[in-house]
Amino acid sequence: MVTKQLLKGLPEDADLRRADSLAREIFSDIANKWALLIIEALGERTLRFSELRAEVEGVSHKMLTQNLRMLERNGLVDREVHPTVPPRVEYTLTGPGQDLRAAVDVICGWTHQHLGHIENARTRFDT
Amino acid sequence: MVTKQLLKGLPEDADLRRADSLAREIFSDIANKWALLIIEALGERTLRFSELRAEVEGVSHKMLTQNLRMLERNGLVDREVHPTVPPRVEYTLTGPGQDLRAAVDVICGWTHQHLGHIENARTRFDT
DNA sequence: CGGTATCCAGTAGGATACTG
DNA sequence: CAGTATCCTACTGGATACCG
Repeated sequence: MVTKQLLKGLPEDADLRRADSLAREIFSDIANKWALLIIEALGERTLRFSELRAEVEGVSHKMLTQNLRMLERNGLVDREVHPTVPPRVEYTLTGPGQDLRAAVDVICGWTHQHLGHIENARTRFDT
Repeated sequence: MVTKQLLKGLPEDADLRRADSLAREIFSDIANKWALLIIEALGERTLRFSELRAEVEGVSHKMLTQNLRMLERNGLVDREVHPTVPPRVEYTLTGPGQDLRAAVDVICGWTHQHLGHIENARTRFDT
C-alpha cells in the first residue's frame, strides 16, 4: 500500500516504514509523463538516444537525459555505450523494466479505449 | 500508440491526429503522482474529501482539489455533494476509473515487488 | 467541511553553447 | 552523436486566509 501511512511508532516497524518510504520515492520517480512514455517507447525495441528523442514526441534533450539517468539508476533501463566515433549509445529495458512496461501498456490501451467517454465527460463538465 | 507521431499531412489523417493529441493530453493528465495515488486510494471505497486527504499521504489541500477536478472532468471520478451543514462531499471511481485503477494497482504491486532490485541498482549506480 | 483565491518561493524544464 | 553545464522563464505547488 503506497497511499497509507504505516502504523505509528512501534519499534518493530522501522523496516516496514523504510520500505514504504522507499516505495513512495520510487513511485514518485516513475509516475511522471516522460518516464512512462520512455518506458513505453523502449518496450518495442532497443533504441539509441536520438531515436528515443524522435519516438517520444515533444521531449527535450534535457528531460530525456534526466529521465534516462533516473531509469538507469533504478535499474529499469540498461545503457550500453559503443565507444565508436561518433558515439553510439543504446538503451534497453531490463527485466523489471519490461514488467513495468506491461502495466504502462495497459494504461495506454485504457486511454485509447475511453477517448469517447472522456470527451463526453469533458464537454458535460465544461458547461 | 501514444509516443508516435502520426504520419504527415494526408487529409484523411485529421481525425486520427485529433484522437492522438487527445490521447496524449489525457495521458499527461493522469500520468502524475497525485492523480494515480488518488485513484489508488479511491479504489478501495468511496471517500470524502477529508478522508482522501488523510489517505493520500502528503497531498496538499490545493493539489487534492485540483486533481479531483481534473479526474471529475475526465469522467474518472464521480463527485456527490450532500447539502448538509457542514457539507459532505464524496468521491467515487466511475467504471472507467475502476478500470484504470486496476492498472495502477499493477504498478503499485510492481513497485513493492522490485524494491530489492531497485535498491541494489541504486547503490551500484551511485558509485 | 469543502472550495476558492491570493501570494510567493522553489523548481521544472526549455534554449543555448560547449566538450569528447 | 551523446552528455554536461549555464542561464532564465514560467509554472508548480505550499501556506494562508476567507466564503458557503
